[in-house]
Formats: sequence, structure tokens, C-alpha cells
Amino acid sequence: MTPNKEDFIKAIFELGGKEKVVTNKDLVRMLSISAASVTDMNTRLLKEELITHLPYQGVMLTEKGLLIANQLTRKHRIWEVFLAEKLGYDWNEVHADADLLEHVSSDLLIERLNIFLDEPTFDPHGGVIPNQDGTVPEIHSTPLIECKVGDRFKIQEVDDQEDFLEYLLYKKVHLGKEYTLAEIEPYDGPLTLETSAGEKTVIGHKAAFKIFVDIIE
Amino acid sequence: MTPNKEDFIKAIFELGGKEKVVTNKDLVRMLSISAASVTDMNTRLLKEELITHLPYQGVMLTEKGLLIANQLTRKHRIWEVFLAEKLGYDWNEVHADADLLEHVSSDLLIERLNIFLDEPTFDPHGGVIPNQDGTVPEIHSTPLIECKVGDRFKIQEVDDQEDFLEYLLYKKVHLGKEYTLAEIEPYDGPLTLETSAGEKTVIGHKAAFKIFVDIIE
DNA sequence: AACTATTTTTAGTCTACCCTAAAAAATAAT
DNA sequence: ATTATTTTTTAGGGTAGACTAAAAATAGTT
Repeated sequence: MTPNKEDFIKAIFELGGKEKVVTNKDLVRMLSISAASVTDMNTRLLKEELITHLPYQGVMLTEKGLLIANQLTRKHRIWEVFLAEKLGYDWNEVHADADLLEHVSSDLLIERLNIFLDEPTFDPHGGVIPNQDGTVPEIHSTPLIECKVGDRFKIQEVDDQEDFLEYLLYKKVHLGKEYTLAEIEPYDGPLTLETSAGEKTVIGHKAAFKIFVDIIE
Repeated sequence: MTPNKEDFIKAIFELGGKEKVVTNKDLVRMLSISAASVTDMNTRLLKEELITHLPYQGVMLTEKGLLIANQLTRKHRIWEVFLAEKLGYDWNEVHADADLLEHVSSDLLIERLNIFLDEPTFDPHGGVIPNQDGTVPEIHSTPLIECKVGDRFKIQEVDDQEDFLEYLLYKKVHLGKEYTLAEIEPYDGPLTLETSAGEKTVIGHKAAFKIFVDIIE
């Protein structure tokens, strides 16, 4: 396993390669490499049985590929916790360094780091940390976009793209905060959230796909 | 800079490339690569002006190369402190993981880690940690082999090869411990160290080159 | 000084990972 | 249904970093 292959596997996973076929085009966009390079890498990963390939359609992770993706996610997220909690990184800063560290972390290192951090369940943006054996704890969370007006909820997880996290910082939306969904504008309009203290926050339609909440009762 | 080039620079440094010409042969042994690969890498590093090359003699670090070596040593040793102090690694376990981590550590990460660790001066085997600007603090230490019978000293630094550290662990020699040099056998024979409590330890001749001490008054 | 052994370099190959340009297949539009 | 567009694949090439085998240079020995 090389860092490049690992990044490729992770990209497939993040594009939904666990359940559905991921197109070359999506991988080109995600990894910023040429279409030819994607085909190239596909054939290499295919040879190692990490993915299945439907010509001209795309790729999906095999069990073996999924295991690697989950183990990488575990490493990534444990490092994110370390960077945020121990080194004082903001939640929008952790991603880049964790991305490098995950590829050079022995199992021993990760397990010791995990214990040092008191075996966290979530990373700084609410992502659940997979178990050592590659299984993923089941967490009940709903995309904000699927909520109905009147729902009360707690922010559970948010997408971990740097600019998006910065947007949320600006909007004062953070993990664990409780809101009621006050209003949804029609025609893909914005959503209005309201805290019990009456603080109102307006969130764009697309952002509501990237916020996951835990609906209260 | 790639991890391979960095390892090569580090190997030259560790073989004395700061002051003297290092032969290909030594690099072959240290890096476990073929002689041809050494020549190959030499030409690449030469092009970047990180080394100077005397054909059929060997290479030396330039100022630029030395700076990189020192910065790498800084990263390596700060990680060693972290692994030993925070994650409970033994001093003979830290090397391998630190070797991987040093190549993916941004300056920001290292400086934050350094602060988290309270800006240590030495790593777990007594190696001094270079400064951020690439300068190296001056430490007064003497190879044990140069000591005379009757000298009293404190263990300051030891070579960081895993098997050697294991040997010292077995001999109960650790950093900071004080001894008197009780005896030196002739013909490259062993050295006998003695603590104030009368505990005697016999150290092989070659090992005495890898132990550095701070002679007391 | 000549021969031998060692070390370094050169020449030619290989894999991983990337590229561009062109061909082939799939999809969308008329 | 045919044409146009998009996407994927193939073909050919480049660089980094490794290799083996053979040639060239250095060092050691008689």
C-alpha cells in the first residue's frame, strides 16, 4: 500500500463507493488528476482486488478495499482529535496535517494515540471513528435538509471541507448546539434555525446537505 | 523534497557528511540500496546543490543540505520525545515511527508539538534538538572511550540504534545516571563502570564509542 | 610495476505514478 | 436515427527511485 493508492481508495469511499458505482469523472474532480491516470490507477487497484470495475461505468470498493478505507478513516480521525484537542488546531485546520499523518501511522502508534486521547468516539467535526477491526459504530443522524419545520435537534456532524467549516464558524454553528428548525423557504431557499435563546441563523440550501443532526425525541 | 531524498541527506549527515567526505560504500551499507542507486541519487542531490561530489571519493553536505539535515533531526527528535513521554514508548521503540513521521510534518505541526511538549532540549536518548532556524545548541559531552580511569561522569547521550539501546537497557545504563570509570582493560578490552552505591557494570570496548558522557568537575 | 580486489560509474531495465493526444464507447440532442 | 457531446480507454511518454551486469577507476599486494 502506497500513500497514493490509499488516497485513491479513500476518495472512492468518500464518493459513496461502499454502496454505489463511482465514476472516473467524479474521481478526476476529487483527486485533481487526469482521466487517464484514473483508469491507470483503477487497473492497479483491480489487480489487488481492492475494487470492482464496470468498464465505462465506474468502480466500487470490495470488502478488502472497504476495510482499508475504514482503517484509514480511523487513523485520520484519531489524528484530527489529537491535533484539535492537544495541539490547539481549529476544527478547520486539522484536515491537511491529518491527511499526511494517516499514511505513515503504524497500528501500534494509532492504538497508543487512541488510548492517550481516552478512546474518543467522534472527531472534531463529528465524524464517528471506526473501530480497530474496521467496523463502524452505528450513529443515528439525519441530514438537516430532511428535517421538517418545528423539529428540535442537536448538531451531530458536519462535512469536513475547510471552507465549509469556516462558513459554519462564521455562522456560529458548532457541534452539540441545539436548534429548532423555524422555517424553510420554498424553491431550494434557505433554512432558518433558532436556538431556545431566540438566536436566529440562516443556512443556505446546499449547506443543509452537509450538516447532520440528531433529532431530539 | 521527497522522503527518499530526505533519508539520503540524513544518512550522509549521520555518517559525518558535515565535516568529511562520505563514501558510496558507507551509504550502501546505511541505506541498504545498491551502489548504482547511490550514484543515481548523488547526481540528483548534486543538481539541487544539497551535496558536493568528488568523483570516486564521495559526497559532503553543502550549507543547504546541512540545513535540511538539521531540520529533519529537529522533527525526528521532537517526535521521539512525544512518543516516549506521551505515548509510553520505550526509548528503543521510538526510532521507527519517528522516522516516518518526520517526513510528513509541517513546520506548523512541529512548532505546536514542540510547545505541547514544553520545548524539550533533548530527545529520549540524549540527542540535542536543533533549533527552529537549523542551528544546533552546543553541548559539552565526551565519548566514554576518551575517559580516563577515575573520571566521574553522568550519561549524557547514547547512540540510537534499537539493538544498542536494548543492550543498555539490559546493562541498566540510562541517561543521567552517574558512574566512576573504575577500570579499562588493555588491548581494546571492556570498561568497568561503578556507581557510588558500588554497583559495577562492564561495557564492551566498541560500546564505549556510542556512549557520551558529561564529566563532573 | 603489474596484478588483484574493491569501489564507483555507466548502461540498460523495471515499477509506480503522473501526463497528453487520439480513439472508442456511452450519452444527449436534434 | 443520426449527429454531437461527454466520458472512458488506449497509446505513448516522462520522472523518481530502485535494480543487475558490465566497464572504469582506485587501492592494495606482491
